[in-house]
Amino acid sequence: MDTKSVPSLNDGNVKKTKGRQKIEMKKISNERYLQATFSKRRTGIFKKASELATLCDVDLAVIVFSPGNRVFSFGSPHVDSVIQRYIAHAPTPPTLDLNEPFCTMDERGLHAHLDYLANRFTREKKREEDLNRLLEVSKNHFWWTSPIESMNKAQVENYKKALEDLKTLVNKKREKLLFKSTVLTYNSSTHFFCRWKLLFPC
Amino acid sequence: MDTKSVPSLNDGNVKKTKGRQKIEMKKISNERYLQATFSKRRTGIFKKASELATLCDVDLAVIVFSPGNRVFSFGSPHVDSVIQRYIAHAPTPPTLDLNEPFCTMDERGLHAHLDYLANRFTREKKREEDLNRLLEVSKNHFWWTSPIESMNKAQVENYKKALEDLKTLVNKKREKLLFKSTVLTYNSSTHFFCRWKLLFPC
DNA sequence: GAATCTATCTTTAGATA
DNA sequence: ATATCTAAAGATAGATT
Repeated sequence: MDTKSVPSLNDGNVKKTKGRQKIEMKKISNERYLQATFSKRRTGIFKKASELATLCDVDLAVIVFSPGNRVFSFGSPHVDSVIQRYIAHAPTPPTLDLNEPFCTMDERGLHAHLDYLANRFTREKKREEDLNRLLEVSKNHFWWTSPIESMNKAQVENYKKALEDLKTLVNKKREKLLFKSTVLTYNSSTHFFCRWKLLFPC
Repeated sequence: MDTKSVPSLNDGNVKKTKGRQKIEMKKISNERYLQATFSKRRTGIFKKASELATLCDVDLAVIVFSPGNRVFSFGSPHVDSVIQRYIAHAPTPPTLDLNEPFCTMDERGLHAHLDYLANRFTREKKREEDLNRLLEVSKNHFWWTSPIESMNKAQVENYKKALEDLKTLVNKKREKLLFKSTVLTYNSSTHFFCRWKLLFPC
């Protein structure tokens, strides 16, 4: 008789359990479960978003595309107003003049290149967030679960200190880098914009 | 006698309980709790969003403005591509012809935004690299040493060496990064223009 | 596909340091 | 602000309809 059980959400293993099981964080392979999970979790996120907006009286928007390419969104007060605000959001405007030299560039090539770069930018941002999470997890995991039997007290202290030194070092480097790159960035931004403006005067 | 307890999250009632209590769905009046709740729940939503994107392999974006008017966002693959896609689904989709001229915007605001984006990118790029290394180190440490026992002396030595190597790497990276920031600026500029154009087609 | 059930896992309010 | 802790509230995987 066919006693094949329904495969678990994440793989094809036979499981026979009651209630929720811990799941792996990877794409759900089973199409049917993927659909169900998407629906449930989408609802969950919208509810959470709604609660956050209510409790804290803040503006927010959530946009989700389904596996079937349908779009679902939630916005407080409205998705569009939040998007507008997101786009317009610009802190502390610096001033500068636009007397820059003229420069031409092939439009199509420009767009292609820019698209490529923009893509990279956002990918890397996402990756950063992922890494943050991973780091958090592995860090927590290490500190909280690893028993320190075979390591003596001095070794533990050294290890801790090494980590803290590293943190400090990286922070310092970052500050320096940020300062210098701000100058460079600023100049090249200006330059780029001037060229752009000359290419596409409205 | 003053037995006033800490007010509950939602009102000024006296409550003395342990653990989570059911809360009313209305704006939190206590400023301090509002801030804490916002922070916790924002994190929660981003995590949920991240999980949904991973489990179901879908695109999504979450944009949240804090009570202090700061903006937080999460997007998969990134916020802006999702916004573009969302706009493309809108009742009155804007023209996507790249040969059209761009709208002009207040110069000051434009520059501010360019500057902001460029800076953000540079920062995040740097941070990503740092995190990559940190992750590498902690991953190597955690995963490759026995999860049950802790580091032995040789492992500690290796770890310290890894840290020193990282130090060197960071130093070497500096010049390269400074150079790179020019290109990255280019990237960020585009990023902005693309978004602007989609929302305000001429 | 959506709805319901429930055991179990996850989030988080309230407290504290 | 920042982090951690804990227990109750809440979300949801798996099963079923």
